[in-house]
Amino acid sequence: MAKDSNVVTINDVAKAAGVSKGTVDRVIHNRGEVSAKSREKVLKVIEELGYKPNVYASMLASHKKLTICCIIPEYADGDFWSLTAMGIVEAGETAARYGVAVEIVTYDQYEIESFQKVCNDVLDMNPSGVVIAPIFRGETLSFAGELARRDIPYVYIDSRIEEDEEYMAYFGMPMFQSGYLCADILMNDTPAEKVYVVRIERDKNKQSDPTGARRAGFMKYMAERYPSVEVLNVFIDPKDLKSRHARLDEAFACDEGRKLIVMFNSRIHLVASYLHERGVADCRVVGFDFLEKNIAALKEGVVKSLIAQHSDRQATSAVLALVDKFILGKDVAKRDNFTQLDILNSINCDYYM
Amino acid sequence: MAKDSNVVTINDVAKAAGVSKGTVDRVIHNRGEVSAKSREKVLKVIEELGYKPNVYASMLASHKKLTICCIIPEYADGDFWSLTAMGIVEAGETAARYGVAVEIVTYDQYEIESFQKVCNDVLDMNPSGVVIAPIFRGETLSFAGELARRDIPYVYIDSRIEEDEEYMAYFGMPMFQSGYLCADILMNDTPAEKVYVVRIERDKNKQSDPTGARRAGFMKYMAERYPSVEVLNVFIDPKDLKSRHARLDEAFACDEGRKLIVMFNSRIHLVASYLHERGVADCRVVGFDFLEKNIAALKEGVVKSLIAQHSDRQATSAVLALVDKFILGKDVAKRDNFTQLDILNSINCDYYM
DNA sequence: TTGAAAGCGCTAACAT
DNA sequence: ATGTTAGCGCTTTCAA
Repeated sequence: MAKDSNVVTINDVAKAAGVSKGTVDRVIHNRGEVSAKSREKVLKVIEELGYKPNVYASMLASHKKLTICCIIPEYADGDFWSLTAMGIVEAGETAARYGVAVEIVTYDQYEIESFQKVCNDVLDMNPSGVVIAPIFRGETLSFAGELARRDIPYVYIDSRIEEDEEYMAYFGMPMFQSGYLCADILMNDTPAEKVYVVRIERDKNKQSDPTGARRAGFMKYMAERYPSVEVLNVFIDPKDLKSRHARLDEAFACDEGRKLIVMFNSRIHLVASYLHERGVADCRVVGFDFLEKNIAALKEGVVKSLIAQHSDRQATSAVLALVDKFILGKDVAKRDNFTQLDILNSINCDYYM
Repeated sequence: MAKDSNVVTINDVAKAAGVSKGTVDRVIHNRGEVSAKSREKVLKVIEELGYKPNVYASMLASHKKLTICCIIPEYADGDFWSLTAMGIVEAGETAARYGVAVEIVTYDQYEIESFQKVCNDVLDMNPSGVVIAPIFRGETLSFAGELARRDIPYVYIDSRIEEDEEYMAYFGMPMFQSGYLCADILMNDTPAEKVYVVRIERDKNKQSDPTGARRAGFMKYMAERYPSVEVLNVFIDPKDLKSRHARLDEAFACDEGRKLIVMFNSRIHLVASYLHERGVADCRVVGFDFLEKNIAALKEGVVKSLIAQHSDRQATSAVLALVDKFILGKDVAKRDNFTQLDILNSINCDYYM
């Protein structure tokens, strides 16, 4: 078969520049050991001929072993981070085609030491790139600093550390806006006296407050449009059913009317199961995230709406951004990437995944 | 460099099966000329060793020239089909990495002859695969038949022809369900006397009725939950502003109350501009699709909600499904793929793209 | 029906 | 500092 006439190869470049393939390869990859003269000549010829390296040949010849480490909180089937993990696995399949290995390492989001350990482990692996879902601000910051020092590109998913300037990209949800939207859906153009914000006890100490921005967005909306509506916080313990129900009983004790309830993390199903058990019918409940239990509550009618994000896609995009950079030398189009805010109800939730 | 220990190559397979590389290659690609005996043995070994062809080597050695043709209706900037086109271009960039060329050809969705011509043109190009957004049932069917005859795989986007059994895959919206959802959003748990369904005049003759299923979903919801609410059809001409406004004036003439209005195609902005011009404030308007003009109306507050679909992603997925098939011999996971139903309002629409 | 062998374009080790 | 060369894993003639 006649080879494609108009495809410029490294050989063509070498010939035109009057040097050998080896030299051309050296200048392409900045491998030094090249005289300024040759270098310039080669560069000029590449430009003139419009030479584009053949990715296939390159990958075939160089047995590069690229690895991307993804650091995310531990997860169980069906919870929030498992979706992220799915997205990583998905991207891993694509990455594998390019000879890039993708690994997931998890840490305990309630134990700062666990995170530190994982960071060290990852550094020992000397990965080509890192994807990180941060929980601990300070620790993440110093880990990121070390990555930058070693020239290992890293991408944030889910949230990012504001002070960091070195990250390659970020894929996440617009948190503030999601809270704002949440309020809009909860209120539904209908008058009310008060709304209940159910929160996790740990939020009270400031160790970490992953949904702070979301709450702020919610409060902004309320202040703007329903300044007279009272916002009541109810703190519950996600791990203790008894105390949880007691707290909720207490909160709703002297409230006879229609109850508006939200929760800013992914645990609205806890409230749903309470309402279900107590047989409370007259309420409007809005929560976040596409978890099995949440969807069940949605279909059952206990939860009216869920605001969701494709955190799987965030993860996929993050990994693939890294792959693109390594394999094709392509930089991300946008550094900060906000995923859409999906509104789910009992009618459209079946088509979400 | 020690070669990667655990990577199975075609040589390993050949050796283990006691045949040559050539034979292995022949069975992999069903190129015939192989005795049943060899064939089976090779297949068994491939299975046992878990052999996966190396895409890079394959692409490098075979100077395949693959082309995918995408047939969609003509489009202008900002209208419905331009989104689809964007998705195709996007996928084209990825496809290019695999040496697959992607082309868009357009037809006039109001001229059946135009479609026929395009089909013939595409057949002349002898593409490796085809993506098609069908409008004309009969013509599409016979075109699809011809593709099948020539063993050219094709993928439907947006909608598909029910009678066709040969298509490789389909990526589109669950139309019926989208109408059902639309009704839910329009009614918003609030009583009403009647709703207005604004339709395009051409729908009246049965040439084509792209949103028929959607309308059916809408009517189902109404029948189920609001049987006493009257559904009024208003037919307008999208190309004639004067008659359009006249029709709407007429329809709303003796209606003093809050008006509920929907439109099942992407043209709700026509209604919005009417309402804007007439200064009609007390209404609830729901429409479909992420067009610039619709978004403008959404932000302005004239339209309350839009139900959208990522038709760009549908197109991207369709093209990539074909690429996967060609390059990796990978079949689509699901033949029929329904994209999610996105609910857009003034708060979350900024984060949609 | 099969095997042998010549590349595809590039990388990297080895010479010079 | 630069040229030479042996592959990478697969496809595709060409012989046998």
